[in-house]
Amino acid sequence: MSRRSYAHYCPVARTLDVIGERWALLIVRELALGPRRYTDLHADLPGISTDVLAARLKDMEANGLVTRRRLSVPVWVYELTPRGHELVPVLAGLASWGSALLSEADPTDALRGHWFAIPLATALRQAAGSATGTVRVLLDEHDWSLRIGPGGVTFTGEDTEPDATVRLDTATAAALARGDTRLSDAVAHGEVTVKGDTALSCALGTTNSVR
Amino acid sequence: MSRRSYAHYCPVARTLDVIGERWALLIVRELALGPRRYTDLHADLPGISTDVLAARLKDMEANGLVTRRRLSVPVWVYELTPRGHELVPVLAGLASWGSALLSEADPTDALRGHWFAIPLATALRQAAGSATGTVRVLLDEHDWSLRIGPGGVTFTGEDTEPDATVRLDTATAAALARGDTRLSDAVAHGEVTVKGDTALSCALGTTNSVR
DNA sequence: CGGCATCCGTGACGATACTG
DNA sequence: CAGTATCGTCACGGATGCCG
Repeated sequence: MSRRSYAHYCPVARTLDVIGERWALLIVRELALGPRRYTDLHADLPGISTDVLAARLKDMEANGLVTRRRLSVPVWVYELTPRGHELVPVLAGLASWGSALLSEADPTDALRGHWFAIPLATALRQAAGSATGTVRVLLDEHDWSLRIGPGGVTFTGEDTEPDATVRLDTATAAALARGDTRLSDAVAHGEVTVKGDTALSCALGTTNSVR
Repeated sequence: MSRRSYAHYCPVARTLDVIGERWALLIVRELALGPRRYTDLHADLPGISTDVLAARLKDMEANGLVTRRRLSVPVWVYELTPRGHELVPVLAGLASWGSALLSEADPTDALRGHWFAIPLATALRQAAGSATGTVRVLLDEHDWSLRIGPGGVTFTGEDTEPDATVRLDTATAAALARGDTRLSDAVAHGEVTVKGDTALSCALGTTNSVR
């Protein structure tokens, strides 16, 4: 908890005591796709200072959101705990609300493809309908994997052969996040390419309107 | 937007640019139930300083989250715009995540009954099943009204006779928010009283397990 | 070189006093 | 009642240094 707590007996205020400080939720965003090293976090959180990143990670570890794990002898990674992972739906809600703000693109803005992983997961979840399975996303030079289940979406490692592979660029991802484009329309226009021969890839790759 | 923007082309970061500053989301919490005066806001946001409250309201007005309206000649009220109201589901997500943190009750914590309106609405929505209608909530000395629709819950004024009236205390509300108690069990134990003779009041007042 | 800790300038915040 | 003014404090951002 922040040293400066709201001291309100209120579930919203309690949450903000834990993840309301600057950068905290963006660190969750970075870790949502899987474990990351300190340097990777620093590289993908442009603008954060080194001490604030270190302090946040310590706070979040103390609050049970993050664990520090040793990958090899010199390599430590940070990853979300299950409790921390439960914040991903919250991020999805924030992303959904904020997608409308993406129209104003500032040339000074930083940009990483995986920042669209969460809103893209929401769009893929809708487009999949009742189909389930794993999806590999290729967005510009970034890539990640996710599993579409009946209840929701989880990000996975890239261990297995995906049921569907989706390739797109950042502009298309932003349009999908904003809801300006439906996935089916983007596929029809060739802005999104779906590969695979499973029920899931068919569901994502057809022009059927899902909602 | 805060003068200190993240400058990330990312829907989450864009949202935090707008509502990530201290107190902003708690102001939304206060306005979720309806229009409020400056003094009321200040009274129900213990710990906020007058200048920060004024500054946030100005920012939120500039960002289209809040409007200032003249009720009578000397009385101004602040209320959420439709865009601001779209943040209520986000608050519900934050409240759901943070309900587990309410077990640690600090005696120095401030407390207002209506701080449980959002998690309580979530619980009522689940308990209602397919029933719809208006509910009047009486929590200690606080009270408010909400409409349970098929898609979600909205807070309303107290204009009409409610389909159901629900009376409970803060401790019960906290238990319901945490998920420690189901509404049906709380009704069975007499911790929640449901009045009315509609389908909705029956759905809320029976001991049927809904999930 | 990755992973921080230290120092310092700036801005956001909190408390109180004051004003139309 | 509804804020504005003032000021001390703290969090943040940037740069640099230390240490394995």
